[in-house]
Amino acid sequence: MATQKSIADKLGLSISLVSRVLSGKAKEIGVAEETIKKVLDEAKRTNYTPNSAALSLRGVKTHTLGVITYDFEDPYFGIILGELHKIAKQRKFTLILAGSYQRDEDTLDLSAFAKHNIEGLIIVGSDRKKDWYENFNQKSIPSVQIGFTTDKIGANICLDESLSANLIASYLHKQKTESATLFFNHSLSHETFKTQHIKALTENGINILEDVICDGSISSVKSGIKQLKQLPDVIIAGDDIMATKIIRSLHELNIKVPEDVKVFGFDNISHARNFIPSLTTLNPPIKEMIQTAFDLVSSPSISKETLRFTPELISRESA
Amino acid sequence: MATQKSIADKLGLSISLVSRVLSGKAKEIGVAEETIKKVLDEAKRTNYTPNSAALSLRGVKTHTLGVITYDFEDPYFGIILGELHKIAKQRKFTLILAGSYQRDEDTLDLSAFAKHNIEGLIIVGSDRKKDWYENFNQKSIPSVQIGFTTDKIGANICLDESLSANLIASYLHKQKTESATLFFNHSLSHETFKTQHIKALTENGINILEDVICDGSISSVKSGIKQLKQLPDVIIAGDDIMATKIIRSLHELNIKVPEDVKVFGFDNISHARNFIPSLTTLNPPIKEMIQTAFDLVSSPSISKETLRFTPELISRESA
DNA sequence: CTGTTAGCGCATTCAA
DNA sequence: TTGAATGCGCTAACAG
Repeated sequence: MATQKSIADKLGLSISLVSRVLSGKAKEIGVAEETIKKVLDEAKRTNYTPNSAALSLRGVKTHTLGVITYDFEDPYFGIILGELHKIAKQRKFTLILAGSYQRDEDTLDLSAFAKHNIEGLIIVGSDRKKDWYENFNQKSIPSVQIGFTTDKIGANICLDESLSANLIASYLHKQKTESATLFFNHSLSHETFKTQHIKALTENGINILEDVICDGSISSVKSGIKQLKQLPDVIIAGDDIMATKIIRSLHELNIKVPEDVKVFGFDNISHARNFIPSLTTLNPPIKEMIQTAFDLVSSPSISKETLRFTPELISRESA
Repeated sequence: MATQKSIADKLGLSISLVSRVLSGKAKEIGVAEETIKKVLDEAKRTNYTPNSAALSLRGVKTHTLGVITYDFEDPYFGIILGELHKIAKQRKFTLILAGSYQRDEDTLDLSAFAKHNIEGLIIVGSDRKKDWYENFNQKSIPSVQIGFTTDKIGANICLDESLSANLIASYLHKQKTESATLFFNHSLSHETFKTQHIKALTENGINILEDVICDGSISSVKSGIKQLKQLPDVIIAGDDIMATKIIRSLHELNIKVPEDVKVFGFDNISHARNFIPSLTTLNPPIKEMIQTAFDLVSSPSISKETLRFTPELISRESA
């Protein structure tokens, strides 16, 4: 591997001179044009890459961001990661899968942070209180969470929950919908939205028949459907995947969507358009959200603000 | 931050002694029990974490693996990453998103490799010839690819394509299927399987009516369906997502699945069970594959073998 | 059983 | 305009 020393030796110069040239401080300090050129040429010829271990040991910025997530199976995770990676590449950042805090464990492995000198943290997904907050907070690393949280440790990017609920409620209102049933799970994002849905639906004169809580499994959804006392005009699901399972359960019980019941989703997963019936849902401006998240976390002076984004209603067959 | 020096100073010991204890070589060398305890206690108290920049500068193993992918939108990507991360955590490895080689660019950003001293590379997804091979190969880093490739640079984990095709063909044969139409795209994995499908179907006396090539878009699938000269007994799709789009297109044309045509998928995406009709497909043993991949890439003596796994046929409604 | 020293690759201060 | 020396945190060879 080419090092500054190998270049210096070859050219009969001192290491410090080579260092100045290579770190771009040559002009500023006043190095001879010719010397600069020699060093640069030799560096190129030998394929010199600065050793980041040495840099980071010296306290130079590592341009490394940590990504942690709650749920690798989130249908959006791949897309979010792809977007993050695209921006990271442009800006010469490296992304590290710094850890995850799974449902069952409540811990986060922070060793990767220390190990690679992470400069910022991007949290993908919604969550509640973070037990690892304390450890983490010791090293004041800027962070952004993409999703809802009850325990903000840095900046926060999320959807405007009130606006989202209003979008849906007024859409349903225009369709002369009179009654609704809610299907949500216990996740924070579901609960956040549910509160807003109840408010918005009520304001739009839509009667909430029932409020079903179920985990995401198809069996739990199906039994939720079976136990319905009355079929509403519309079922509002916490997300598209749940909507999908609801429609599937209804199908198995021979209830037609949207003829007998309408179903409203949330997320606009890639699949939503091809489902039968295609899903009416809310489409979050993912790219803008990610872009903003990256800007926030990589900016030198990060604020702890919460930025809310507005989704777009996609009207399709299911509602 | 706690360093060995800070511990040594506090305890009035030498740095090297602290180093020996902390790197677990104390016993071996013969350090006083009491000293060991003192150091360990102080390390714990001050939350000591070894600085990896320093370690890697000294040439100590970094326990860092790079992950690159072809396609972040692959529905399996999140799951694969989750599995990889779980194993990595157990074994104290760190995962870096080392780069991606997108369809449009044909390049790989290798700076992350150099930057973090990556010890192994995991390639997620199928691909063809790698143009970055040459750069990469200079530093002989062990690598594993999970997926098909024409240009093996290390170990290779994939499905047994011949066996998979036979599984499907004999299943269809038992159902008295007589004719089939193929829907595949230009990706390597599709093409690999298609060849095997043609062979296996023919051997099972199933007549291949047409062989449609289309990119994944719903419009291209739909126009492919419209242009069909004749409706076969079964349509075999390159993957579940394509199967989904095929069924959707058939639905829009008022053709019933499986009554009028059967549709066979591939992958068993999480969605397959809830689709209407639920997808009959092949389920790859993802966890075992990932586990094996990790074992291979993190083992000191990696072989360049290709390991083939057998999927399981999941019979549901669509075929 | 423990301490001293050197050096990994680099940026920087001080000196020339 | 250039070079020598220092130190970031750590391990290992060598010396007590």
